[in-house]
Amino acid sequence: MDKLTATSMFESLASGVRLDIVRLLVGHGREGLVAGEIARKLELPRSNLSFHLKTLTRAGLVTVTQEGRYQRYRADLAAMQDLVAYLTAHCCAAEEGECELSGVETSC
Amino acid sequence: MDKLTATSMFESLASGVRLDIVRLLVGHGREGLVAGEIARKLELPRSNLSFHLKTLTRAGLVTVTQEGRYQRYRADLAAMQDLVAYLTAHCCAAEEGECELSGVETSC
DNA sequence: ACAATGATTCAATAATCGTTGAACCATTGA
DNA sequence: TCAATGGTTCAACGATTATTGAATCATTGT
Repeated sequence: MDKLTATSMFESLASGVRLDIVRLLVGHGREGLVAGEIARKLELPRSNLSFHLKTLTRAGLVTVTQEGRYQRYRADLAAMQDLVAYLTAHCCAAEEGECELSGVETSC
Repeated sequence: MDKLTATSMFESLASGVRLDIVRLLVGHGREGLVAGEIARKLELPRSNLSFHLKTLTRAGLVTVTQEGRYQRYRADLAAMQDLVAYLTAHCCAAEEGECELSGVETSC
């Protein structure tokens, strides 16, 4: 993970609307949701949702696959893991064996 | 963790400069760094660093304590854990027992 | 081919964010 | 008390981002 990727991912999560979208998708696992379902659940205008989904897709936090005239979106959990690992890399460089992050995959 | 807190944390991490600051602080654990050391290592103008440190502090990602005329900053790892937990909450609502997030503390 | 449905793109506006140097405040030490 | 050092605040500019409806593209079903 390079810095540009990380910042664009964090930037994607820095919007309340996009955070809602990601969390909604996380809750729907491998099945994901098609755009129309997301728009209905979050009560968003189509064009606005499309804008945010594009942002999330470009950042690599969600994936999209075409199903006929529908676009199915899924959260990319592996990408989120990588992001957390990037953020907390070297978290125990100072004090070996005493990582304060429990349960999170780090470089420790 | 509420949505406003989460978005302001992600917004704080959405800047390359602030991401550098946080990762630098993570690497210095409980000891942390005083502002001047951060400015020297990242080669940042004082006023700019102060602006970014204020943003990070308000978001709750770093803490600050005064030491004489120095200001010592530390990464708040517990806050980062909470943030990750918020992001990935309900990650297995769809498929029980089959969480795709390994090693990350979630609601599973 | 054509109407209907799902979704994206576009242009324009309003609002927010990042950077900078100068000025200012706080603490230390002579 | 006064100079020196560490840090923050301020104002101003430029750049980026979010939102909206209308227009456009793609796919389905008759």
